[in-house]
Formats: sequence, structure tokens, C-alpha cells
Amino acid sequence: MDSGSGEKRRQPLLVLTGPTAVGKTKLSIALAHALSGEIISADSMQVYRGMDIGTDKIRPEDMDGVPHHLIDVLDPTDDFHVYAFQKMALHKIDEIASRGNLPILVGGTGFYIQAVLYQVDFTDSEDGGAYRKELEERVVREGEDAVRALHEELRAVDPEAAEAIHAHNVKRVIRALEFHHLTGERISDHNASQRVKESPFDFLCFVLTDDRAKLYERINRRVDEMIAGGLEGEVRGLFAAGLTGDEVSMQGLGYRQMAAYLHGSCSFDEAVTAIKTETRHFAKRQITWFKRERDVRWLDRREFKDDGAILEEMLKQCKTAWKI
RNA sequence: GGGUCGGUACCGUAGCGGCGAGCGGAGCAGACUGUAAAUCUGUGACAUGGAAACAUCGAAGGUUCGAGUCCUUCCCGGCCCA
Repeated sequence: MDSGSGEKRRQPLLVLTGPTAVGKTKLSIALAHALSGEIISADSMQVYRGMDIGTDKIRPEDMDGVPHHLIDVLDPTDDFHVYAFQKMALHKIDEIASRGNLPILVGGTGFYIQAVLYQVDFTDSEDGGAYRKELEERVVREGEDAVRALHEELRAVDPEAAEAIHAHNVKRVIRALEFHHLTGERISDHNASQRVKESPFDFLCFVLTDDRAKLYERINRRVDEMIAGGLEGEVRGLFAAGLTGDEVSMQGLGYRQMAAYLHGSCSFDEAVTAIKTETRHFAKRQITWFKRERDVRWLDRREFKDDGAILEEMLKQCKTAWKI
């Protein structure tokens, strides 16, 4: 390709992902031990301190001596997004590599993983989100009309993006407009160029999956465990500490529904049921994401007798790929 | 045993003589490049088929040009009375 130097070996990077509740965490510990790795969490919610039960965050005593990064690094009042994650994760990869260890990205947020693997370019926004806020307020004020109008504005400026983004998808319409406003370029062009990027990493990306029915059962069970483990108290505590419910962190599964219950807009049972079904929906979306992602290696639990066999398979593939 | 309300897709329901059956949820499928655990989209009663006729609303009969819709009987469920 266009690299002139190309002599330096690309940084190896291991990724373990998959839908929520497939059992990534436990495997990641074994993997880290076997490859002298350090784990970088690729999870949009576990970054928040004080959100432990609802995010099913790994407990320190379960880390078994494996260093974990990007867990508990933000307050629930902080905003968080891919770009922030990408910067932190790339930084951590360098750090870990400089120690001579293998960085292992573990988590279910596919978009975040993609952003790191392909170093997707996110332009810095200089206006601190002022333009975006303006558009959002317009939608709040004018409702449906504004939604349609914004889509038309996008069509005028970037017809391809308008074609690709459904008018109802307000967030993405606004982001596309913002992108154009800030850079003078079309997001459709930008995306097209990003899509074909090669990864700077010598990575291996494993997607752990399982029988759908089994996965759903595990999700339902895990939600019951969260409830038994005191999710309600955790959320109450967060609100008592001053959260309003509008934070990015409070959009997290379990938190949003619990907040609705605490605000009196549904019963406790309704909240629990909602957490379950919305978590199942989420798992399905994750699977959809990974299906279209290139360069992933699927590991279907149905084809292995236990975690040990899966670990063995992953290690085998690492050895082959990295000749170690 | 008597009365009463009801039996429509996986679930909940709409329908009150023109329905080859509406809606919501689940499920399934998909999009996604600065909120991504977010946001958004598509999809359901008929095995296939077919130009058409033909098949579906607990079952079977009946009335009618035409029945998920009306009548009769039966089966099943809820509630009330005994």
C-alpha cells in the first residue's frame, strides 16, 4: 500500500467482544494470564464510578491480579462518547505495549472497538457542542416540523447522507448537520473514506456468541441477580447524590428503567421486566453489529464444551496469527 | 345445574353484515463512523400456488347476494348464583 517504511511491526492487539452476558469477563482473565496481557474495558458504562451492579462490573477481587483500564474513570455526571473513549484507549494501548504486555480490549461496545481498531478519525469540535445544542432545542421547541426541516437541510447540504439517514433518526441527522457545520465537509464523504481504512494494529478480534435462547435466559437471570444484589439501592444512591436522570450515564440499561420507577412512572415489576426485554434487544443489536463487522472471528459456545476449550482455541489462533 | 361475559397471530387486543382482518408488545431482520447499554428502520393471521375462483377469526350447522360480525347447538375459559 502507501506505507513507505513498513519495517516496524504493527502493534499486536487482542479483542474479546460479544453480546452482553455471554461470559466475556471470566474468559478475559484467563486470556490475560496466558498472554501476559492487560485489559482495557471497551464498555460505555463501566467507565462510571458508582455504577457497579447495573453494569455487572468486574469486582477487584475477581481481577485476579490482571490490570484493568478504563473502568471507574469517570463520574456519572460526566459526558462520555466514542471519541473520548478512543483517545483514552489508544493512550492505554501505548502504555501497555511500552511495558511489554499485550493490550486486550474486552467489552461489548462494538462502535468503540471499531473506533480503536481502525482509528476512525473524529474531528475535534471547537464550538463545544453549541451548534448541536441549538438544533436539539429546535427539535424540542418545534417537534415534528423541526425534525422534517432538519432532514431537508441535510438533504440540501449532503444528499447522500440524507438518503442514508432516516428522517426520524434525529440524533444522526443532527450529527450529520453538525459535522458539515463544523468542517464544511460532508459526513457521507467522510464516512466513506473511514470505512475503507486499514487498521494500524495487528489485531485479532474474537466475537463470543451463543444460542439465542440460552443467551436470553442468561440475561433474564442476570437481571434478577442485579435486583437481588441491590440495583434499586444503587440507583437511589446516585439520585440522592445529585444525579437528575438526564446524564449520559443514566441512559444505561437498568439505570434508566430504575429511574423511571423511582420517579413513579411505572411499577417496580414493570421496571424489572423492561430491563430484561431492553437488555435482550441490546444483545440482539450487538450481534447485528458484529455480523457486519469485517475481520472478526466468531466463537460459538455451542461448538465448545467449556470455557477451557474456548480459551484453547483463542490461544491457538493467537499463536498462528502472531507466530508466538 | 342456572346465569353471565368471553374464545381473533406467540401474547394482549380492535372489529358490531362488505375483512383476503386493524393496533400494541414479544420474536425475527437491518442501519449505525462524537450521546452507541444510545438512536433509528423493516417485518405478522392463508402451505404452496394462482389471472381468477379457492383458504383464516373455538367447532359444526343455519340466515343472508355477502358473516369474525346475526341465529342454533356443542366445546373451552373467567366471574356470579346454587
